[in-house]
Amino acid sequence: MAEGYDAQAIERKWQARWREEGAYEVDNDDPRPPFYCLCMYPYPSGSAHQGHVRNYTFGDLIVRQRTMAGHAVLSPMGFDSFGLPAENAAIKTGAHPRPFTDGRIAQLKASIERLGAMYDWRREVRSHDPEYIRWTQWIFLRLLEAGLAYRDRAAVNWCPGCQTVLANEQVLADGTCDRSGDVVTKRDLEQWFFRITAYADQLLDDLDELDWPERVKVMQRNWIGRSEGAEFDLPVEGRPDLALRVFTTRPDTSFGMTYAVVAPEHPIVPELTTDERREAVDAFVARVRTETEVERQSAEGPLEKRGVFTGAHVRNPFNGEPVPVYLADYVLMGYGTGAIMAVPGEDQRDWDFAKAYDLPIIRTVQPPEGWEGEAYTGDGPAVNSQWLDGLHKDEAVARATEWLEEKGLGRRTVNYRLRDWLLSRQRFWGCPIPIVYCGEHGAVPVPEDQLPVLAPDDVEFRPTGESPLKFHEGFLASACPTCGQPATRETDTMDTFVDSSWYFLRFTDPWNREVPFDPAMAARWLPVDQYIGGIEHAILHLMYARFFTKALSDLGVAPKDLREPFSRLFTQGMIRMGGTKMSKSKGNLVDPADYFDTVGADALRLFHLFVGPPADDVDWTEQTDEVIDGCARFLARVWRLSTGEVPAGTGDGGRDLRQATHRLVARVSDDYDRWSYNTAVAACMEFTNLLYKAVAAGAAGEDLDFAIDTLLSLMAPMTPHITAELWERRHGDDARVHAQPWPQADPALVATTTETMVVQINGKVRDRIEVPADVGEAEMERLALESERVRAALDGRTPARVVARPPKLVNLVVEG
RNA sequence: GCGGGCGUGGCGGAACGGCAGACGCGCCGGGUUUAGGUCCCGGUCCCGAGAGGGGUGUGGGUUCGACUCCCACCGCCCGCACCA
Repeated sequence: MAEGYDAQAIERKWQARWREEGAYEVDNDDPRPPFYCLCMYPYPSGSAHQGHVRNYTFGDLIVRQRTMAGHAVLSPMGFDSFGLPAENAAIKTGAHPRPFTDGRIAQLKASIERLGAMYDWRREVRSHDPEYIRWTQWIFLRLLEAGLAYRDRAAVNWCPGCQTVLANEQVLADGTCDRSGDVVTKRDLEQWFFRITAYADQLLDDLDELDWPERVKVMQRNWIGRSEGAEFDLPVEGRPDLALRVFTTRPDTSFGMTYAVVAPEHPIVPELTTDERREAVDAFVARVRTETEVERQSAEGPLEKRGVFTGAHVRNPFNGEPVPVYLADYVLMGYGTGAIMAVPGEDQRDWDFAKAYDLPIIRTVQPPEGWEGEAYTGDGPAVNSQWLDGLHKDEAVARATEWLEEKGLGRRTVNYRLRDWLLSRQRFWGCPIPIVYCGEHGAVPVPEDQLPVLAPDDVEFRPTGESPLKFHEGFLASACPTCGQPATRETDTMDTFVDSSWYFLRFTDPWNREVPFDPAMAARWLPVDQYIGGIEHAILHLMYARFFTKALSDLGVAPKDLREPFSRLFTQGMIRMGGTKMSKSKGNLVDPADYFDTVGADALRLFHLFVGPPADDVDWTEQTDEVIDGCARFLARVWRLSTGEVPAGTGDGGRDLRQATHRLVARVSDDYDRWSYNTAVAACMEFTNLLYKAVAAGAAGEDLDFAIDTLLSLMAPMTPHITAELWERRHGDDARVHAQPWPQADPALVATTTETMVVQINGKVRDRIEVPADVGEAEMERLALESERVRAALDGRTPARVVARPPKLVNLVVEG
């Protein structure tokens, strides 16, 4: 009698063996067809949590299954190791973030290993490694050369208490600093940007070809926010030298313009403002400047206080009428031209503002019957619009735009919501921006042979949150690469999204010391065949990585034809507890180690696969531990079956085993392809139940062995340890289930010789009859009409129509 | 407000226009066991003794046939939100 299933011992044994054997290390010249499977590299926050377990269980399943199916699978792992939590810990303790981070990485790696998820650790990258920093900086300099990185003034979040700039994420919902509680204000500072807007159209258009979840694509489309419209000038009354340029998506409504609005920050404001209005305008502008972003964007507060008349008038070029110019905080300097023509009849914000300021409202699109009291933004015939009258929206827009272009007054334009990527962070624990500032030559790139620029170790963290780089003389003092005169280093570091925008490329060639990666190696593996991660990265990370890939491709750093990094994306559901996301900050983590130490990693993996569709959120409830126990129970059943501990009865039970086995292969393979892991697990459970009955009925020998071996092969990607152990026990010390070829279903055996034909009358099931699989329609009808139950239900009536769908269903349609 | 998604037993879920509720959790019963646990077997949508009838958020439609497709409504979740 073999001993029982000891998950602890087995998992330890196989994890050690896989490590020794270098399992899942893959070389770039591997002759098998390549497959790149990647899980989003984690921020090292300590031990793995259930979100990691879920992510890496899916990834490992694919890695192992594709390997069995004959692919050379690239399965790398690394760490997104720069970031704020390590710096905050440093500020608290005074210790350097590096040992803190390295410790966290060691913890996370250890728990990933206990999950049994396999990676080619030779390829590991860490954002904070000097070699990785070198190439991140090198890429920054290439983008700078190409004009895709630039420096500009930008309004940033400023905390007066901390005397530092904050990232948007550090500003709480009430507009205060998450550290000091001070009210955050806006400040103009010189910052570095990436020109992602240069790729707006490509980023939008190329989404169509990606095999990504529709909702992620929609989010990206909305984020890019392309809108087509027209720009034109409104001449300022009494100022022949001055015109106000506006952008609109509805040039067809121009005859309804009853005023114009300019953003308070617009440079034209001082010029426009008349002397008698200057005091009021200045007061308004000053107030808006001190307002927080949150205040300004909230729709609260009386509209009367949110705008001011400038005293100026502009002329509507469509009808020559003068209209007043206002400032209002609902018009943003950062979008379009920072000025609009206001058409209250067809825009609700303009309507509300017009009501508050008692401005006229002229409808230029005929609203439906009974429409009143608000703007009408739908389609309808143009009215009050001279030569546009009667035209519907699309045609009127086109005609109005043509008119503007013919008269040389304006042009068709496209605007984007997407802004350039502000990458400067006033932080220590990030990749330094490789720039020095010279009094004579300004911002000068650090020469390539001086990379990487590394932050010093002997730094003092201040409780104010300011970067210690700003006070480190040894770091600050430099020489201008152009003239050799004393110069000062840039103390800002890069947004950590820069690091994660190219790590998947580095994985293909992590040993390269000449360039970030050899384009030929990248071409071999990329695009990533399967990328897996959380929905929270739907916009920023995935957009930035796409931008980097396109830009690096255009610069010749990445392969020319590599236009997208991730051809297939899967976003897993969140783990929730009590209705909120399970997370460290909420303190509702359920530690995977508790399960590694008890039921084992295989049972926990199986739970994550079985609990529901991978894309759905998982609710961690009181029932969850019982379900996990059920998964462990199932594995113990497989153990007993495979080690011959199920007592055999007598009789003939092995009759259909071979056929059932082939059907299982077809079903599980299909489920794997469709990401339907919960049903793949169910199929294996069902099959195991069947085998128990077969054994009890006397099944033995070749067909049973084939059934069990096939089950183990199919489960090997899901529960690698127990299947490896059982395979070794059944086939000898050198036998490896994960080296087996992926089982193939024999179509002849999957097909059945008989089927259960369902007989319906008017769509209701009346009988089930066993028929040959190749039964014809006429035969089906004959068999159906012969059935006792059908005759009883028909009660003498004759079907008016017979719908036969061989071989599974026949529907008899009777009147009445 | 705009966009996307989802509503199926006590619970997680299954069903690619054709047998609603696979598989599992829980619960009920039986067997093994000194006992408990483990393990094995059976049952478990509702009404009905049964034959049968009803049932996938609500209402309508398409179809021989709808959980599935279409329309309207109700409810929940997610994303964006003064973007002109």
